[in-house]
Amino acid sequence: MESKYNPTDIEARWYQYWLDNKLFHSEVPGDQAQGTESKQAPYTIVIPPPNVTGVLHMGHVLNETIQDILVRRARLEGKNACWVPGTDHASIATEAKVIKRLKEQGINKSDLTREQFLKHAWDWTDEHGGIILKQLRKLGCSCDWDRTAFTMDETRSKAVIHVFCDLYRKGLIYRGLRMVNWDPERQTALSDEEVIYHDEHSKFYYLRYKVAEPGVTNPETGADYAVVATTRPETIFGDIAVCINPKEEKNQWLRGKHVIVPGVGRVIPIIEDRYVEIGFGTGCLKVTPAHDVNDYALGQKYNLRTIDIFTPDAHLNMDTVEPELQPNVRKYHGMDRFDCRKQIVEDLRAMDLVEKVEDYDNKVGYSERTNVPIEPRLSLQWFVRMQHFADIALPPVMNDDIVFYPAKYKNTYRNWLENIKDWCISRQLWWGHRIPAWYDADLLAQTGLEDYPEDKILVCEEDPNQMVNGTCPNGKWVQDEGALDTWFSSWLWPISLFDGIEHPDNKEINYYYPTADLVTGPDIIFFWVARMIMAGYEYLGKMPFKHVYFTGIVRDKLGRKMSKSLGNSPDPLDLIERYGADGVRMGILLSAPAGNDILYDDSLCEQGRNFCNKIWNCFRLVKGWEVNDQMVNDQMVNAQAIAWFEAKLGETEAEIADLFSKYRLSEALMAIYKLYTDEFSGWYLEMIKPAYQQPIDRPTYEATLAFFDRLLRLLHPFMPFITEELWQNIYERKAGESIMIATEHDNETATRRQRDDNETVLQAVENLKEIVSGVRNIRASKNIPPKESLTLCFAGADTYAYADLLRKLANVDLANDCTNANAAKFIVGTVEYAVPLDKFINVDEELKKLEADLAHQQGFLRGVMAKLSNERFVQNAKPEVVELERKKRSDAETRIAALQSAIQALKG
RNA sequence: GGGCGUUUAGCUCAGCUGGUUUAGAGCGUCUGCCCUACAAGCAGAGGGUCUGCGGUUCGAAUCCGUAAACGCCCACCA
Repeated sequence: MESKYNPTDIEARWYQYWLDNKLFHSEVPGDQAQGTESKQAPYTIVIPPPNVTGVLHMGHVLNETIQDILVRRARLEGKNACWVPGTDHASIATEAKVIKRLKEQGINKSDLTREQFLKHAWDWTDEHGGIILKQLRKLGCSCDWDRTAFTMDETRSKAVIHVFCDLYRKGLIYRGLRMVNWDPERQTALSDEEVIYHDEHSKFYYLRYKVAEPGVTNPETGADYAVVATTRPETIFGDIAVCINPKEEKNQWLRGKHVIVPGVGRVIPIIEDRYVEIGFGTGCLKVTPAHDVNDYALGQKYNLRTIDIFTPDAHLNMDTVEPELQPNVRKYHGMDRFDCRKQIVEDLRAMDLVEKVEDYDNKVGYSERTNVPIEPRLSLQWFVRMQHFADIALPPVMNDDIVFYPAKYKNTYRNWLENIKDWCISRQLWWGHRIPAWYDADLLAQTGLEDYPEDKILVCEEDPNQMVNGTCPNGKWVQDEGALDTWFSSWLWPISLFDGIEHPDNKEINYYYPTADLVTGPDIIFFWVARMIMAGYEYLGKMPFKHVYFTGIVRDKLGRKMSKSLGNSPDPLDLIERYGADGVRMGILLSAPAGNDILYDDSLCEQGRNFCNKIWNCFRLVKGWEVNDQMVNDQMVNAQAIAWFEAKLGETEAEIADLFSKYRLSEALMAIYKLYTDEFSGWYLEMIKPAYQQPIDRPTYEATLAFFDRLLRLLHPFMPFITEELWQNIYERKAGESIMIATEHDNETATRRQRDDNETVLQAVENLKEIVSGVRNIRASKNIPPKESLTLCFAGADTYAYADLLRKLANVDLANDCTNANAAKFIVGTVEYAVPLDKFINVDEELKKLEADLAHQQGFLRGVMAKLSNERFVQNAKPEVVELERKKRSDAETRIAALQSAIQALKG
């Protein structure tokens, strides 16, 4: 065996072995297992489906590693673990990629029919789709690949269409003309959740709106105009009124008047509404109902017309402006909205219609996907009524039927549900599930889409033109052009993966649902988590999962989000190549407590790799020993070591179980890490290690292999590859055996029974370790090599239970009394230990050390005495606390006395 | 503008309902070691008035109040 662990071949080999032996595969227990007690408990996780054309990034590594740990742990606990993988069609993101590729080939989307475009999209999906799933295998993910699903495959698509029709019939889906968030780049509506607001330094433009009535002037300034402040001067072409607050003193002179939109010439009325905030800006608000949500509301209230001045890609469309005003505005036709903003301000300035321009900080909404400023736009869209869903989804989280880790996200969740708005689910895209709504072709031709009567819309699962005895009164039906929001399929994921929408009582859904844990980022708590809970209760009357583990965001070590543009995101496959999958898994997990952002640094993977190497070498050491069946010497030492490590291992196993139950995975891994490096490797193996080229006795060897077996199983969920490799080599294994399913917990009950004994053993060995450290400390400070034997004197040395271990570990002889005054001394517990060192001792140094220790002890004693001499403490504190303080006092007094006599002796 | 969270060693974090020998871990730092399992290692050491202030209590990193800094989420002041 090499002295360094080399992961590459080993990982590939075992992953293939696991696949060959179908160890990731899960099935509903067969009918032969009818008896309830033989029915294996399920443990289910559904993967948050990555974008079908995506590639693995560090966020995935974190997320999928956590899921794999949970799944592998459950499998080792004997559960029927099922981790369902799949991908998401990600309509807007994928469509953008396809369009970009077509463009590179010189093809415009607008030149293609829907069918042609979809052909290209499917080609792309088949070509690049699932790359990310292949990458997950490199990480060691134990997904049941036989179940791989896609949000647009047949089962999932049917579920989506079914749910749309069902909700429409229940009155929970409606079509309406609303102000929506419009993405001018992709030319589609977005939901509120897909808009991200950024702070911006922009300008506040104060524009002059001349009063139409001649002779009317501002009584204070004499000006014949009203001043309107706006951040968006390019929208003045759509101005339809100016609104003032009826209570605002300074604008009273404008009541009932009209003003002229600057540079446009439209005469518009002054209207009055309390919505306008007194004291903000000039108190005059321009009302542009087609391009602002609030203005739209005002427009509705006062029955104002809307003038939509933008094309779908947010260029100026002057055709909508009145014919008589065309000469004034024609030059802006076809301009980009931001170019127009500059131009109109310049032009108005030239006409002396700009009062002033101020700096102004505001928030601008951007499209999450295309990163262009969204445009509020009036359009006909489909919506889900959300109040009903909020009502069914709030209670289970608030009363912890579904538990969030960390719990703080309960607040976020509640806040959103209590202020829920309807969900815009239609998108003007082709890649996605097409909305199953049909319009009568003849009627549509007469009315147009906007005025098409609501009650003549046909919503049904199948194409009405194909139906044999369809409900179509006559002629042809035309399908709605829109597709559905991707999340409208994602919210069904835990159900549709088991075909639970169309067949809600099937064997699989009944067995696997509700799933156990959901692992995801808090950024999609509204997009996905909340909506899955809604769908779960609506369609199965049950929660979709019992626990939600929110991961943090992976950042670089400077705390910056990882992004392509910063180039600070390492390629996970490259990391796996350099550190091994196990090393990367450990690296990403180490400082990732639930909900905390993780500051990623390569050095963490390095620590993971080093740990692998450590384990590898422990194994090398043990397997390198020659075993002697006749040997019985060293029994005392080894028996004590085994008893101690047995206790230590049992203690840590319990600790790990507790940490898992709290989803504190990084702490669990750290506990295992310390168990291996400190306790097992640093102490246990040193205790039992035979002298150079000496054999080891059979019982000790077997006990050590058994420990190794348990240690590997404990670590396996975190580091699957190296643990499988070593586990396979501890003993002869049969074909098809694997650590993945090594569920036996041999010594656990025995360990539990002896808990009290264990406590004694653990404490005794901790004491032993401190004595050994004391001696090593003296060696280090005096430059005495470990090979040189020393004498250690302390009271009761001749009856000390761990004398042999102490001799072996510290390389010392023991004596009861120290006759040599020149000795280095230290205290463990209340016992004084002395190492005679006449040729090395430096009296001044020793004195200094002892006096520092004495001062510390005396300070400590003062603190204890302060408490004990306080009557109120003795009266009020719990008796055991007082008792403890008394013990502290007597211990401290003993130590002080010992130190003082040691100092005396040195000075002596 | 609301709401939530964080602030403990150089870095990243534990420390749950106040009392466990006057605060712990990993990494990093410093010192000494290539001692045949491992230098991707071993042994040892140093390092914190627990963000400030005030309060409750016999006792506060821990509970309450307050200030500051940072972070996140939500919200239609043009």
